[in-house]
Amino acid sequence: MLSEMELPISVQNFNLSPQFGQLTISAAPMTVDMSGQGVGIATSALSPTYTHITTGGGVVNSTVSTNTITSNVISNNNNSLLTPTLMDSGLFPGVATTTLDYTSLSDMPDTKEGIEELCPVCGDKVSGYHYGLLTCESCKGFFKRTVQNKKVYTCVADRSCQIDKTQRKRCPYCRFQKCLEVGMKLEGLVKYLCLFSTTILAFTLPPSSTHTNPTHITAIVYPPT
DNA sequence: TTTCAAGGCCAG
DNA sequence: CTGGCCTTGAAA
Repeated sequence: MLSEMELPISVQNFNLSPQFGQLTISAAPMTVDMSGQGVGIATSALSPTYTHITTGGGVVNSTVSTNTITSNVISNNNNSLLTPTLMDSGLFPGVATTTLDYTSLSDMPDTKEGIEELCPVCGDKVSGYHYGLLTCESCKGFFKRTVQNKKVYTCVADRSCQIDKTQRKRCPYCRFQKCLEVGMKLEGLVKYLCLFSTTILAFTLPPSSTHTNPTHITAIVYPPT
């Protein structure tokens, strides 16, 4: 199982441009300074897919799904710091595939939201990024009212009401719970996963922003076991 | 000037 | 209280 610690890092030269219904990444490469732990360069370091260039020059394409990171080794320079898992897979060198369990990251919201057109809370049509992810106008307003007015709801059933477009009004308690479950946040941040050598970084950045100057953030670091 | 997310407004 | 539409302000 992975352990975790917090590490302040600096992110630079990164541009995420969320369009309606899709995500466009540009202005790569992104530079991440791991404060003395070495510098890695990553392109398109956005979940659910990203390309990682190891400190040694190897290239790894990775895909993130709900509970796994699947990495494909595209190329390898002599001293690439590829993960032992990849090395041990028996498929290396060449195109190798491995799966890395990161169950401890399961609280990360499903990053496929970025390319869905349906509100992850109620399934209605999305109207844009609200509080960190693509949601519909009504759930945006509902989340806003709840937080701003410090509303406290109670569920008259067993706190497991189905939330969809037609029933979302029925139980504000379960609706707000679902808002939190899918990752709505006041700060409006987007979750990222990035694999550096054998270390996973999990961090957040504001959506729709370009970081041309170093932006200091705090990443959760999942070092190799 | 354009883009766009947060907050405001208000009829239903 | 809801949700569609509008205004605002920050970033590029």
